[in-house]
Amino acid sequence: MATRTRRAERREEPLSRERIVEAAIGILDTAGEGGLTFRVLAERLATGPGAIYWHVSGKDELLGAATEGVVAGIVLGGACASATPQEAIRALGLRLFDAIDAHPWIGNQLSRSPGQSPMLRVFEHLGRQVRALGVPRAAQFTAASALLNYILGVAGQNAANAHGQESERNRTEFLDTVSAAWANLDPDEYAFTRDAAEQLRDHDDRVEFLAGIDLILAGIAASASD
Amino acid sequence: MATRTRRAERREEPLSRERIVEAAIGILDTAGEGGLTFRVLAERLATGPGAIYWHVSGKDELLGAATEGVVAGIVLGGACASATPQEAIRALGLRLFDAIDAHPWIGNQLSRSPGQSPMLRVFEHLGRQVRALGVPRAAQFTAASALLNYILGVAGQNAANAHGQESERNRTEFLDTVSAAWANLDPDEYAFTRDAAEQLRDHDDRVEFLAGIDLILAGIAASASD
DNA sequence: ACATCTCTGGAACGGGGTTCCAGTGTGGGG
DNA sequence: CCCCACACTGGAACCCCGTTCCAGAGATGT
Repeated sequence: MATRTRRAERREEPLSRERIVEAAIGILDTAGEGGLTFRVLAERLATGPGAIYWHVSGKDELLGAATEGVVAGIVLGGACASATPQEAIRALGLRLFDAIDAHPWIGNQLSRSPGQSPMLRVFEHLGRQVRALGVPRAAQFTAASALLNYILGVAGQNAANAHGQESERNRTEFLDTVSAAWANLDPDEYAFTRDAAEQLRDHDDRVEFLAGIDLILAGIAASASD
Repeated sequence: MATRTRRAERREEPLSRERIVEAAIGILDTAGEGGLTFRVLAERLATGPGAIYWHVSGKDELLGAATEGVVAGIVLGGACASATPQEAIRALGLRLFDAIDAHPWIGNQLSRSPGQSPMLRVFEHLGRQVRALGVPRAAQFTAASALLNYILGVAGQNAANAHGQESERNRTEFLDTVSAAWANLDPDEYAFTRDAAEQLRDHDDRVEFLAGIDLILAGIAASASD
């Protein structure tokens, strides 16, 4: 009996791939991409680095599994068949956007794994909606790719921007700084950017992101009617 | 006189920020992102790591300068005023695409520096053409951002894909492999992706990239006419 | 009881960015 | 003419990283 109990509790909770990935996500969320270290991870799990390698082949796989874990839930999240394809695409985009906002490290990670599972899920979902839009078969790949690439681009930018700021305060402060810098650029060389400085200060990332999606959707619709 | 000569030739060519960045670009192009090391760089310049730090503050600045060095020439490259705005945007996109194809490390680097100079140049150029398209002022920021984010997305993907392959052979081989993997996906869960496998195998990245640009341009035109 | 197998965790290795510092030659001031 | 301050060099060292190694603990099958 003592044996039985011990067996389940050789450690309070035995190490497992699941627990490791979970802890890794926690560290990534609080300490960022650079904060995830096998030593930090080992300390949080009250073990040594070597033990982790019994369950996980290396850091790449760990990051992949963490990304997978977060993205999987997001794509599956909204399967309401009642919406129009446009609405479904916008909804998926927003869920991804919010997820990247909450876990900025995903932004860089998504781009890193080309044919990997998380991106494939997104691609599949986008493709289905594109098909539902009535896009001719030959153009479906192009349309879905364009949407995916746009989303990945925004994801990367968000990840890059999230380096210094967590709070809402820091964010507006950051925007003010960049906006001011833009406004002071050379009037000849950067005429447009200077002019866009005020729009930068007042913009809402989410709204802007959706507007980009809508632009591509409008383009798909326009191309289809040719 | 001997002094004069010596002074200019204390080393055959004295160390300088310029020479360092140039060497870094060379290493990045041949050995990839992971191949650039202060020790390798020092060896190529026939010096020690410490000397490099006298001219450059750290690796981030070095990567930034390298990116700047490559991108600056590209944006300035095509200032033919005769073209339509659409053609100018497509031309800039293509120049960027080809540059990223030649220096894949740029793809990851561009996203990393948000308000930095290289990206600003691209943004400015895009913005001017958007303005020339007659897009209303309030929508110019959105349109230029959408184009930029799409380009950055493609850039990141290209950088990620370039990891294993240099030659043309490897590329088609790679596409065949991924295409085959897609074709073997679960028919229920990945219906669209399975179907897109053949379009993936036959596609041309450049053409596909341009098609995405055109989609966004069409969307901009459609939105403007509302 | 023993041998075996899964799983652990600490030590150690190679290599990265960065810092330190003793030295070098050069140009300017006594 | 000398000598000193100074820009610049480059090798050694520091600390942290991912990863590997291994001695061993606990459970299991015979």
